[in-house]
Amino acid sequence: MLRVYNTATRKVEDFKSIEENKVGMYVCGLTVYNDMHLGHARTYIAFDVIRRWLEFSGYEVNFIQNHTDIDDKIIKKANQENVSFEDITNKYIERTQDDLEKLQVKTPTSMPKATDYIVEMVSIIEDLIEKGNAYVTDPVEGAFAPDVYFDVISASDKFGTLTGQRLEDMRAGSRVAIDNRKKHPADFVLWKGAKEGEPSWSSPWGKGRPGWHIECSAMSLKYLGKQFDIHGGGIDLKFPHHESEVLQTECHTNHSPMANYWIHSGHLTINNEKMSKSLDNFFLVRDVMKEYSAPVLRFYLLNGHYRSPIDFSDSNLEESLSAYKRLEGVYNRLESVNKSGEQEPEELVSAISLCKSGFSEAMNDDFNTREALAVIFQFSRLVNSYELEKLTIDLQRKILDVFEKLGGVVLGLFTKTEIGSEFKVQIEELISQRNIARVAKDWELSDSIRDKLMSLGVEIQDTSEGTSWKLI
RNA sequence: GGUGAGGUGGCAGAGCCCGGCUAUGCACGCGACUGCAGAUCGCGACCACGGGAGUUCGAAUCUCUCCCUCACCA
Repeated sequence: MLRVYNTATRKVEDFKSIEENKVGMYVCGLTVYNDMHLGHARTYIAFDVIRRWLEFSGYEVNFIQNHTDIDDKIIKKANQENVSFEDITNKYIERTQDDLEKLQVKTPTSMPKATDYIVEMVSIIEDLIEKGNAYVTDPVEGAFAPDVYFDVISASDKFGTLTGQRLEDMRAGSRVAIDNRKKHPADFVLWKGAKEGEPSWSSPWGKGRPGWHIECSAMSLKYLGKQFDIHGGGIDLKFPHHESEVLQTECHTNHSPMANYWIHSGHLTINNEKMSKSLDNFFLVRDVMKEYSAPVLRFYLLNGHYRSPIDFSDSNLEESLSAYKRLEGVYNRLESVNKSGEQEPEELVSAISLCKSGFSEAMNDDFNTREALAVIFQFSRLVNSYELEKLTIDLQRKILDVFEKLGGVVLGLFTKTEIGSEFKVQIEELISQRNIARVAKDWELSDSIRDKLMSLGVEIQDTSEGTSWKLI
C-alpha cells in the first residue's frame, strides 16, 4: 500500500486514486525565460521518480507539466534583448525540454503552454466575476485596460487550505507592494491590463494577459478535470501559487478538493540557503552536466528524501559520484558476464526477493528513495561477494533484472551508452597491443597505451580474468 | 508577529507517525587482485542522535522546556 504525505492535511495518507489503476498528476513547470537550474532539476527528478514508481506499481499515469510562457519576467527579458516574447519562450521551451531529457526525466504525457489556453482562462475569470469572487479595478498607471483581481474575502473559508495561514495573520507588504486598488491586500491578480508595447490578448475587460496562478488552474482543469489525484511542485510554490489555484479553481467549479494529494518537494540549498535565481546562487543543469552525468546527479538528489532540504556542494556531488560508481560497477559487471556456472546459492536467491520487497516498502513509504537505495546497496554487497561467472545464467539474469528494474526503470539511474563499433575495435586493438607489451614486460609502452586509452575516455582494469574496460 | 520544515557517527542524511539489533554511502584502517599505480572487490573500526528535564523495565523515536538554522507570508 502506497502512503503519501499530503501538504493539505500535513499527514501521511493511504493513496487511493480516483479511477482504479489510473492517476492524473499535474506538476507546475517553469517560467521559460531562463535555463533550468539544479533546484528545478531536483523538483522534476523528484516528480519523475514519483511518476515512475506509480507506473511501476501498475498505474497508468497522465502526467501534465506546463510551460509558463507569458509573465512579467519574460516580457522584461524580451524588451532587454529587443526580441519578441515568443522568441524568448520558444528558445527556453526547447532548452528546458532538452535539459529534462538529458536528466533522464521521462517525457510528460503533455506539456501544454499557457498562451494556448487564454480563452479558457478568460472564461474562468468571467465566471468568477459573475459569482462575486473577482472584481475589475481601474487600470494601473500606464495601462490602457483594467486589471481583474480575485477577492479573497469572498472565499475566506477556503483560504489557508495549504498554508494553514489565516488572512488576518498575514503581513502586508512583505513581498509585494501595497496596492490600494485592491479590496484586500491578499487579493491576487487574475488578469492584467496591457501597457503600451506589451503582448496582449482580447478579453471582455480589454486587452491584457493572464496572471500567473490562473494559468495552472486553466490547464489542470482542461487536462485533468475538476478533481484529480496529485498536484505537485516545489515547496516554494505552496504559497501563493498553489493556494491561489485552489481558490480560483474551487470557486469556479464549486468542487472541492481540486486535487486529492498535494505533494511538494523540498529545496535544494547551497550553504543552507535556497538555490534560486533571485539569490543568484544557482548552478545551471547544463553546466553541472558537463562534469557529472545524469545518473550521478539523480543519485545525488535521490539520496535524500524528496521533502527534505538537500544541501548542494561540490564535495557532496563528488561523494555521490563515488557511491554511484559502486552501483554502476555491479551493474556493468552483471551486464558483461559471458560465462555461467552451476551455482545457485540459496542466500543469493532469497536476497533477490528481499531486495525487491525492501525496495517496494521504502518506495511505498512516501517515496523514500534514500532507503530504497540503501536496500540496493545491501544487495550489491552480497552480489559482489560471489563470482558472477560461477552462477547459473538464470540467476545472473534475475540479479541483473533487479538492477535494471529498480535502479533503471524506477530510479532512472544507469545509462546505456551506445558505442560505435569502429571505436570499439580501436579500443580493443589498443588493449591487445598493451597486453602484448605487458607480456614482454615493456612497462613503458604498456603505460603509454594506458594513458592513450585514458585520453579517449576509456578506463581499463587488469584482473586475473584479463583486461576489462569501460567508458568514463 | 504568523505559518511550515529542520538540528543524527569525521562528512552526507534515512530511521521518528508505530519506543526494544539501527541501517546506507563517502572518507578511514586492514586484506585480496596487480609488473606498478589507479580502479575494483572483501573485511573492519568508529558506535552518533542540539541542551535540559520527564514518562518508561527500555527513548534518536513519546511529553515538556530552552537554544539554534532555514523557508514562506498580499
